[in-house]
Amino acid sequence: MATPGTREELEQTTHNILESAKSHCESRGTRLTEKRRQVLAGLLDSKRALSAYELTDYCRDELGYPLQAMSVYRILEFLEKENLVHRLNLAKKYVACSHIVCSHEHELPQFLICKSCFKVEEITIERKTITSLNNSVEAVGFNLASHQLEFDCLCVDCDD
Amino acid sequence: MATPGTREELEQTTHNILESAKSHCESRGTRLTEKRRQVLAGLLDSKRALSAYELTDYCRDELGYPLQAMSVYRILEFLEKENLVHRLNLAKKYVACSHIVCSHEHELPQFLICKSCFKVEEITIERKTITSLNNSVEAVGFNLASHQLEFDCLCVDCDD
DNA sequence: GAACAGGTGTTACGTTATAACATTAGCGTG
DNA sequence: CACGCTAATGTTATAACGTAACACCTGTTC
Repeated sequence: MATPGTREELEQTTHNILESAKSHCESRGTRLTEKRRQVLAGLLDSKRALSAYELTDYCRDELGYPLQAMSVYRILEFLEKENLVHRLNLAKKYVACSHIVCSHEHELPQFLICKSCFKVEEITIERKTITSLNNSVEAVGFNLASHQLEFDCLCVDCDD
Repeated sequence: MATPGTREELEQTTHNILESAKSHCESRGTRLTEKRRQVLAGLLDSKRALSAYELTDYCRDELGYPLQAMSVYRILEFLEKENLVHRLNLAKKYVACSHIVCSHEHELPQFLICKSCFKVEEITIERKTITSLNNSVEAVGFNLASHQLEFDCLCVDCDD
């Protein structure tokens, strides 16, 4: 995947994603209001997983868009329902879905979360691995509540 | 595995585990003090995953052993270092290790946590599944920080 | 414009966890 | 035994994350 280099390309990319998000909501009969758009923009912009409070600060300090934490929580809840944002339970942080611009149905996401710098990689695990895992789980009378698995990791930059 | 039936058998079992825990600490040059013993007993007794505050209440109400939450946190931290207790990040709860009485080296534990009743099953996943997972993770430049994986589940009783 | 639903503002509170510093208990050494 | 060291615990405050409850506003529909 080509990584955007210049500031202009980056903004263009964020802008495109936000447009995709808007269409996505319209097609579902929901509204990507200006506040929701700004929260999503904050997450995209920061390129990290942020806690709700960090995101509140980010919107205020970097986007000049003040919001209260309560609102941010509500908006994140909305964005998560729309599959535009994922909530990472392990890290207690939120991250923009990395497939907003794709139109196809997504595989269920798995997340690698660097517990040091909170960089997040969204991966897809081999189906047979998931199946094997499922078998182990069902063997003891449990069922996976979510196939969105999260793994505490260290990324190459932080793994000294 | 035989499940103890009567109250006497259960207490005997808990007692045995506590004795094992005591020897375990002695062999490592650490001390299973009375307070630490009571906290571990509380976790064993409750047979569920408990939050630090729930455990505080449990010790006070069920064991008649009042402790402050701060102490419980410190004691849990100690017990976790001793591998007598596992901290479940997803559930934000703590559970007694189910292998305290075993003398052998343990496989790394994986946890199935019922997100409804917080019953916990400690399982071992096939090595090749873990290996396959590791490969997916390393392919994108991450390393698993812990092989203690946790999975949000529903147990048979709660999965209606 | 009345009624309704969705969205937002505001305040308060609940839960989980840690920081910081004081005090006490256990243990080895002279 | 007295001293001194470290581990363990007591105590208070506060940080961080998250939700409840209710008021108000805004856009849409009839």
